[in-house]
Amino acid sequence: MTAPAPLSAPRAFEVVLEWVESRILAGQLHVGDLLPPERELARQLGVSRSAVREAVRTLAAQGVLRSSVGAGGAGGTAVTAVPSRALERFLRLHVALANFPVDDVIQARIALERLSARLATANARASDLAAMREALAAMDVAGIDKSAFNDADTAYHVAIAGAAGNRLVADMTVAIRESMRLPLLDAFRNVGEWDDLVDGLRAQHQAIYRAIEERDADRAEDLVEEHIRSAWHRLAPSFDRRWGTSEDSRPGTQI
Amino acid sequence: MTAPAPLSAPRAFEVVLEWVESRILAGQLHVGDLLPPERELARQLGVSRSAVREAVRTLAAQGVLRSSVGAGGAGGTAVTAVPSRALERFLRLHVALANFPVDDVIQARIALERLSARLATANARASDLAAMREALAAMDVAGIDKSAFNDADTAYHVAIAGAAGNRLVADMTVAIRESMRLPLLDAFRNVGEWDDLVDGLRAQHQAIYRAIEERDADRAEDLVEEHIRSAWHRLAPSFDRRWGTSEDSRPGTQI
DNA sequence: GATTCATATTGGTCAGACCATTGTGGATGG
DNA sequence: CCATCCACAATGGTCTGACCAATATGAATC
Repeated sequence: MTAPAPLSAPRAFEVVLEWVESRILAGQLHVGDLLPPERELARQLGVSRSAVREAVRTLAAQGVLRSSVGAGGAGGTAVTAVPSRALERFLRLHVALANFPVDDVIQARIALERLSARLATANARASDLAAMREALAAMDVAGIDKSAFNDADTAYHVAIAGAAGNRLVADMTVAIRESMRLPLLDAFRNVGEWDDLVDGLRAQHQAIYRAIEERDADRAEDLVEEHIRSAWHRLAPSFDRRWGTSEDSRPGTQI
Repeated sequence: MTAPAPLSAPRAFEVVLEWVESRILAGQLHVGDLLPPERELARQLGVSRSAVREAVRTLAAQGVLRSSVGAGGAGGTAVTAVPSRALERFLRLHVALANFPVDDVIQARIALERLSARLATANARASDLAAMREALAAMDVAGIDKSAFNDADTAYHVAIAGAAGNRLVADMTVAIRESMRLPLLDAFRNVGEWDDLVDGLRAQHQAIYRAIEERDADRAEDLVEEHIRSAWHRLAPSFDRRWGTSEDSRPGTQI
């Protein structure tokens, strides 16, 4: 009856996780820094190499570590910074699991893209505007393929998010848009009156661009919201039930 | 010169990842479903058990899988749904890596909590309001400990997010608030005029609660924004530079 | 001095073993 | 017949040790 006995002994890979995380949170590990070799770290922490590898996989899944083989500085496991991929996979999977009803995602997207649009009117540089025009031009091609249009559409929204200059909002926007790329393409394929729809989207995109170019924040954010809402209303009926549209949402959650 | 030769052979654990992900995205795997035992899955896919385990760790890091030992239905690896933990770790690490400047995070938080407040006025149930009142009461204790106040503060904002009924927004809000719990506690400890500050926060919280209770969406979201902004202005000077406050933000990105 | 090649380093993978936890069903005893 | 207990099997967690593949480095060669 000496010690209360630890209720749950930390698992081996969690020891490694803790080692890396605490160093990152304490500012001792920065982007670009190399971790010790797996064998060495395993020896240091008194765990097996498999435990180290599982911890590394966990952090790599968060976009925090990146491993590459080979000797010298190019090889090894390093601290990295690619949050968007990780966020995208995260959203894609949880949306598919109906953890996040599509309606909820659209609502979040509106809030984020409103902010993006507002910030973009303040922060957009010439190069940002050029990227937006490029995406607009790509969508303007007559008789454009649905898939190509979808890609350019994504690129346009991503360009706005990038122009906003807020990395978190930009990454979240990218992740949301990318996580819905396939479902949206699916809806594009099934929707009727494609030509009519695409003309409307083009006009809305152009209007948003003008608002940003003219630095009219209020107009820009309202146009963005209106754009997302109307597109969603148009596409929702063609949206495959597979993607989990509002089954059990609360009464007021509709968009 | 037959095949273009795969530029990068899929790694073993990616085969497993693909196997699980495609089944989730195709709707063949739902929350609660059990995966085959690791040994069995390894055999099926022709990879080693370690490869399976690394893939499982990757998906567990996203909050998509959960493993537990033991025989029967209780043991095994199952599809799960705990996105908030995963999001929280994700944000905490990337904020610490200065991938996401704190100013950016605050801005995103404002956008999300504005939405939460608006939705809460429409969707809050009696039990949600009770949870909010409970957090308010916890913050009202005279001479309250800074750490306890911080916890109750978090609980209050989380309660609003929960009342909104949008799971994605709620999880993002929780993740953002939780990821800043330690830095905020740090700032609390260093800030001067604590009593004055905490009185102001209490009053703002109460005002937000009344707006939600009275179902005044516009007032609620404006009060929330004002609350977060003023708290941040108050705390920013005491914020440890370690947490990466706006070093290289664009000119217009200040809050 | 440039090129080539052996070598060391490092992550990626695998096989096989043992442990700890947990449910199950059969044996045991009332 | 029922309740209790226990051996056993299933499953994830961990470890060891080995080999492969990619990559940088430096020595040997031209």
